Amino acid sequence: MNTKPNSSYHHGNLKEELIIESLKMVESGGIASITLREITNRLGTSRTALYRHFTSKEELLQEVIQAGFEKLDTHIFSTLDSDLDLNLKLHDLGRAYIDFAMKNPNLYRMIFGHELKEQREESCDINEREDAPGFHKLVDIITDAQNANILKKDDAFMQATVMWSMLHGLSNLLIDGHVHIVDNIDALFELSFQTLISGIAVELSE
Amino acid sequence: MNTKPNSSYHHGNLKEELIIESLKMVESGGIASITLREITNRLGTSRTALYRHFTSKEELLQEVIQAGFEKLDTHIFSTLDSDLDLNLKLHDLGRAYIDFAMKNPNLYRMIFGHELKEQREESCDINEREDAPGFHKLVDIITDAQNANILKKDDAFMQATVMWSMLHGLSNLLIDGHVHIVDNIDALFELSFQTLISGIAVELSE
DNA sequence: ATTATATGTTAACATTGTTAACTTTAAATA
DNA sequence: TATTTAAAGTTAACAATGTTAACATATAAT
Repeated sequence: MNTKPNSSYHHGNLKEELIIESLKMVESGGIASITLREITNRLGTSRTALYRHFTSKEELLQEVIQAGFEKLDTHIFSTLDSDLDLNLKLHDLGRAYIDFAMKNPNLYRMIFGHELKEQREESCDINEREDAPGFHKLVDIITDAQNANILKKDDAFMQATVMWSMLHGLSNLLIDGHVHIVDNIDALFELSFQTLISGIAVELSE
Repeated sequence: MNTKPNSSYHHGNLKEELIIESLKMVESGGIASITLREITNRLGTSRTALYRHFTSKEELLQEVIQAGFEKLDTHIFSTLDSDLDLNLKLHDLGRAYIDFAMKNPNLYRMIFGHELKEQREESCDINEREDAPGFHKLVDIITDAQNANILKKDDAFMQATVMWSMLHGLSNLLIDGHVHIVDNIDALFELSFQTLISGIAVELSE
């Protein structure tokens, strides 16, 4: 895995390491802490070596964002027990989403941030968007839940958006320090999730 | 309202105009478009005149953010019909919130952004936070709704947070282009709001 | 009328991303 | 194997940005 060859001039796989190092720097110091000087110093190359692999700092950060989305996707779905009740599945998925945001606040801000988003608006087709795969998995689960008569047979895309909206809002409020009940995150998530479910679940005949 | 005096050397009320001009610039070009060069050029002063009124660009932007919060607060609550049914009141309030975000996306991003937030974390008391007054009005309305037996008698602070969370998440998804159903914003908001209400309202005995 | 203070200007600096011209290693080809 | 070519890295310089220090001017105070 260690990639630094013995020879000095050529680095080996500088491109990958630039992305990896950027990911580390985002997490520890936020996106603003990524400067070309600092990152190339850490990797022991000159500042401009970067331009042999990326046309600009912009382009590097775009790839970092893509890696960040993949990390989020992995975190949410890889630990998801596929044998679970669909209701619990949605619950754990939501909880994993919040966990990711709270464990990687700077990365979460970066991948959903707007600063670097203007330049990649060309691929407006939702199927080509980097945040789309995870969303589509959510739509699938919701569709399954509809078919299992757990959720109302409504527009699954809309229901997924409402759920994502709740998760995204809660994540942002938490990591940006707008909610000061850090002791009680569990309770806040449970209330949010139960509120969501009450709205989109089939009415219980109790 | 025009404040430029005839005399040349002293500007008159440069401080206020710096804030006003900054607000304009945020809206038209985002926070990154605010440069000291551009803003002082527009006001016809030298670049460093700013430092007689603010210790740094940072401090100017903090005051812009404060003005932004006041603008948001005004937009949401000033048009609110106080005679309305509490349920409708919450509905209109939520809708006004989304409207503000969509009409002033760059300003919305700025006031809730994290970049400038680290420096003002000293006032962690929620009562002194600039985004707190609006939130407390929301808590009050929710408390009223609880007393009117419209909402469940639960923790009003938590309920308000869940509602804010939904509004904030939806706002961000919309203005950052993550949701591509711009035709259908009305339907998306209604579904979100009904979902929220289903979760925190008292069960109807229908 | 003189002094003091607030406000504004000019010149210079450090930090950032970026480009141009040059160098060195690895790969390709004869 | 020897030579050429392309990939990858370096150095030096630049433009844009926020900031500071030293100086200038207008208003307020005495």
